[in-house]
Amino acid sequence: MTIKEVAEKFGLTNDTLRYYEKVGLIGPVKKNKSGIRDYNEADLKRIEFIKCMRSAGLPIEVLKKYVDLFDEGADTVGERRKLLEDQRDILKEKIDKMNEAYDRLNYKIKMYNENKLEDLLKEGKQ
Amino acid sequence: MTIKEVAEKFGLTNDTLRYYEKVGLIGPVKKNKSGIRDYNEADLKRIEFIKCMRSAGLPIEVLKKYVDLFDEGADTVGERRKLLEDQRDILKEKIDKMNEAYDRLNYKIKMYNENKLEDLLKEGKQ
DNA sequence: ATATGACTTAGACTTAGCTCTAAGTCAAGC
DNA sequence: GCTTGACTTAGAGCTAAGTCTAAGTCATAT
Repeated sequence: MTIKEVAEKFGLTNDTLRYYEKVGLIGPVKKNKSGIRDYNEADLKRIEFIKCMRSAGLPIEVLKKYVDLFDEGADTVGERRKLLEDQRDILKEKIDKMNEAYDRLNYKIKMYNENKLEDLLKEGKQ
Repeated sequence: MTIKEVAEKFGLTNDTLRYYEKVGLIGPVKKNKSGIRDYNEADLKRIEFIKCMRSAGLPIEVLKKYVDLFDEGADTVGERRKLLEDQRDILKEKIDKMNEAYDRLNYKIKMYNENKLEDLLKEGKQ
């Protein structure tokens, strides 16, 4: 699979894919005799995982650490689990904060819809 | 209330508070005769709101637009509601993505805890 | 055989959101 | 009256994560 196809498949850009490879998040991807990347199944799975985690805001540095530990083998299982647990906890906190803001936005929108404009003046409400 | 007290109250830095003021997100905050900021109740409510929205990832530019519309008065009510709805929808999408990543992290952690290490090799699983 | 268009590289540039620095003012304590 | 420490300013610097540029290679269509 070419870089263009992969980029389209996952909604990334060619640049981003090469960037991820450069920083060691994926690959190194096999290249044909004229130096053109040909992504295989394992590459695609890794990219899909990375994309999911990146879109949730996990830092590249952390993801790199994880894939590095993975490559180091079974000895790093404990450290990997710890890393995942830490990231999960951080993510949970972020989700909570976002839900709070979400509720608050909805409250405000409700006030607009009900024309309760006085309530909006108290910016701190709810 | 001094900048230091406000910063501590909300878990921000003095720099961030001055930065928010500089870009027009808050204030301008009243200053005493020797030029030192003294935050009032309205300032605090605004800061609390901004902090909540910022911690959910709403861009400063968007928040500035909102507070500017607010200051322009009742004519902008429709535009304000639209802005809030747009941001709510964007936020909803982000929350969904984060929940997806959250579930996936938990699945992986579960595999680690149950020592089902083969499953981890399929990075794309679930 | 030459032009086109997709790929390659290294490295410079961009953006958002702070964060830090330098130089200065001022009130309070010694 | 001098020092200390908290504040002030303008503006430079930083970090993360891309994004873009320039120069080059290569396979294919004309």
